Amino acid sequence: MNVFADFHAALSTALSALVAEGKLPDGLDLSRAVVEPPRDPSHGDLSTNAALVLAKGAGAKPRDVAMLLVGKLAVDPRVESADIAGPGFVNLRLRAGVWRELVRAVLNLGAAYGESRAGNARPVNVEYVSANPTGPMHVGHCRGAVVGDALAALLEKTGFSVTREYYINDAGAQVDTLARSVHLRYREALGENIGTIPEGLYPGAYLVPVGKALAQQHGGKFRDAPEDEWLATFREFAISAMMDLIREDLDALGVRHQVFTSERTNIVGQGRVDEAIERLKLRDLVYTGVLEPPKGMKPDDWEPRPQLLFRATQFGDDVDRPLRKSDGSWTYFAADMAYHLDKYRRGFVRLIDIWGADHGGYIKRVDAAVKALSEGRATFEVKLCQMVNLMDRGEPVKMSKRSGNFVTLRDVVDEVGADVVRFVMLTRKQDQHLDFDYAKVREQSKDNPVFYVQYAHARHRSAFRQAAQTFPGADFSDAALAAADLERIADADELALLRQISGFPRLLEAAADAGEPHRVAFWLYDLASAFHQLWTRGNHDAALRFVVPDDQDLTRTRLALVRAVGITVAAGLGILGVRPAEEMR
RNA sequence: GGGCCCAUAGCUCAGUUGGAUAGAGCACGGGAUUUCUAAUCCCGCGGUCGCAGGUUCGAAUCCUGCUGGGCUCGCCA
Repeated sequence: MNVFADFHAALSTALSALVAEGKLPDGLDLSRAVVEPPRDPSHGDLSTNAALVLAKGAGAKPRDVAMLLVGKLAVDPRVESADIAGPGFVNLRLRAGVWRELVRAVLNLGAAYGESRAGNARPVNVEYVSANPTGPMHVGHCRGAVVGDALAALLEKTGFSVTREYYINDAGAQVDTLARSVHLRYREALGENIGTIPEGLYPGAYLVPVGKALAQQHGGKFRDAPEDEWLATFREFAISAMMDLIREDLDALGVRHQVFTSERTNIVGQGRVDEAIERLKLRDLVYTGVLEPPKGMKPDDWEPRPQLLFRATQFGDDVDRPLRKSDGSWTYFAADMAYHLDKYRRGFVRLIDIWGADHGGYIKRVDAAVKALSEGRATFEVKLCQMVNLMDRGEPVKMSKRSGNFVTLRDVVDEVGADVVRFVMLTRKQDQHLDFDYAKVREQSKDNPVFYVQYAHARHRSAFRQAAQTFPGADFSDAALAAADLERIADADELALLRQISGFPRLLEAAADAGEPHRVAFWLYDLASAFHQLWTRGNHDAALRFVVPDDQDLTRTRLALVRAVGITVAAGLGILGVRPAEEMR
């Protein structure tokens, strides 16, 4: 149920009727018309700019077109009044019955409230996290993980067929470094004193158990062996151990990917890069050439050299991009290109990647690659996440990457809990810097949006606990509430709350469309605020309380409303991956 | 220097894809409690939407140019 969508359809019907009556010309386009709640509630429940949009094509004044539309809409049984305002807005006020029926709809839908088919089951691939398999996840990975996961849930809720995917960057030099670091830990496990870890190797203690496991498995046979005898074995083992670590970390945050694609085994090893490049060669999009130095900034060691290049400039990029390193192996980009082709071949026509802001300069070339390889049939979007500043009581938390002494994702999750981490990560638009303050996010007050929203949910439960005490044995199940007498929802604030709830499906579609899950968090804050307001009115005026001791029917009616709020809050939190609180004492 | 992102109240930020008088929270001032958990709520104060042009019925939102900040710039992933 989405009143805004319903009335967009009603506009369409009205327009057709007016065309049939010869009052408006055929072929007018309503796609730019929106039905939305007016900023100022005194203007009505719904507002549309349809007349303003249609006026030009109709060759009429906006207010005249508005008059025609009002004539049609005013006879709709749901409409109490329709009038024209300003330059030609049509404002509608709906009968209270529309809002009351919403309660029943929400109760019947339960957790499914807000779902829509806007996505039309189109297959979408959301790739996020994709942290390098060289160690546990650090706090910087949190945001991308949460944003990607929430976005995936949002797209699912709005009717897309979503796959959550992780790309394992296990083909480059860094996994060789990982293998060498592990070899050192292996020698250590065999009793050798390895001293300090040399510069250039990974120093973190998380590799100690990996070395031990290898020592147990292989004994001393690789202790003094040349590197080429053990490198591949150690690398495979280490990568797998690191991915186990990462999966555990993600699990602690409640993030689960359905597909893990390995650059080494699934892309490079399967010859996918060669295939992708062949595909481009057929269309003359690959050549050997010499790049110009970057404009206005020539690196010191610049020397012209011929390289295998992709004609990215034909697809909107600034320069053509190298595909092969001088040692003959593929560049990261070449493999990434093949990987995105692989996604397209698996049936995805909408590819979304969540990246850190430091990769912004990489967007154009991947976009060019997707355009070229899918021949324009797939869309590629990147959601860039800005940095998170870890703070405590307003002071930055010090981190030293060099010693391997960074704050891990696990540290943060263990400290404040996954629910808090997830919600806070979504309290800013993703392309804005975000401060994550340990002290602040644990604060239990309205200053902390996590608790404010959680408290609203807990309070709705509290009203039910109260009702159960007041009316022992009474049936306040969702089914019983759906049968309540909704006519008794009469207070203006109660109806206003319902209007707000009616905006949920519309909000989700807009957020999914924009790829901005943070909007859900902000919307929930506003809903919580409206609910707290109504609750407080009950504190001041006993007649407005949800539980009315001498009127069980009225209590049932009001609990139906309260339940609709609770269902909506829980549904919204569900998209963010946050568990709603039952009580907060 | 090239490219990308950002700039909204004293502070931290939203702004429904171009709509009507730009909104929250914090801070500051005042008020509500024998409570369905006051972990809450109400009132007030606070704005040249970085600057200058342009597009149109209408711009914080789109375009151009400035100013200031961040990220990035041929085989690191």
